[in-house]
Amino acid sequence: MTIEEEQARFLRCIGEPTRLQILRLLAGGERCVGELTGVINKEQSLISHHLRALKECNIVKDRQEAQKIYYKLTDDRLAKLVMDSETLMTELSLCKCQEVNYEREGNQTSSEGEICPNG
Amino acid sequence: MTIEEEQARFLRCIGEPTRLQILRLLAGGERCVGELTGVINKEQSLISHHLRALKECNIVKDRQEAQKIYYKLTDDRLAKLVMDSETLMTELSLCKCQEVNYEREGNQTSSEGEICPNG
DNA sequence: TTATTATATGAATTATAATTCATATAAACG
DNA sequence: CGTTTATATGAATTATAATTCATATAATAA
Repeated sequence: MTIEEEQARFLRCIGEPTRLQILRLLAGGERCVGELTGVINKEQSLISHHLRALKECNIVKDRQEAQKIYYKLTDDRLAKLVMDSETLMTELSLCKCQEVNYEREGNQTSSEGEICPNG
Repeated sequence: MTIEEEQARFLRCIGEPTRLQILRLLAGGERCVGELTGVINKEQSLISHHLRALKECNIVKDRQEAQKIYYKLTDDRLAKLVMDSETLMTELSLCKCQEVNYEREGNQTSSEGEICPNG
């Protein structure tokens, strides 16, 4: 497998609406399957399938306590990745509203620190 | 569309092997379709389809010069996102090699600055 | 104007992934 | 033990996306 294929797998694993919901909840600390299923309005088996997918991508890890299985993020940077990508996506879609084709580089007014650099 | 659905679209758009190749090339500066097709060993029409997908997600923008159409990233943070997610993914998969189920918090040896925090 | 070059498009096919449903496992409790 | 609770699993279905192929468009060159 090429590095792009592995990276694509990883990003697609994060890039699914229900899994993003799970990740946001886990960003707040570990949760057991029941807690996740309670908040997310989806079938229990579906949550389990998604958790397995996340685990296979090393995005979450689990721990058993009695009958319950607790999941948490394997790394805090995952929470940051989720947050940062949301911020970036939002800003890009805002930019798009005022966008036409870009011009060749040069003779532009400075746009340091603005939301839409090189708009 | 919920925010998770939009974000998932965005991440899945980046999370495709050929599009990741494109994004890495564009991280080095703008390229026309022919240049991309030359480097990536895929059909021209496929590259075009992928470029359109990236454009619809506001990830790239284009500019025409004679017959050629040049593409570039809409924002430098996209290059960073691609790099950072690769780094993180690689580290997580390395961690996985030594991993068993995690223990409950507490009585752990410090792991500040290590590759596998909370391993 | 016809030919060539560069890119885009749409329909058809194929591949991949999400979801559901029924059921399995396994811990705890009576 | 049998029952309940919590979670996982696998097969079947459905949805989504990637790829190919044939062809369209549009700028340029002859």
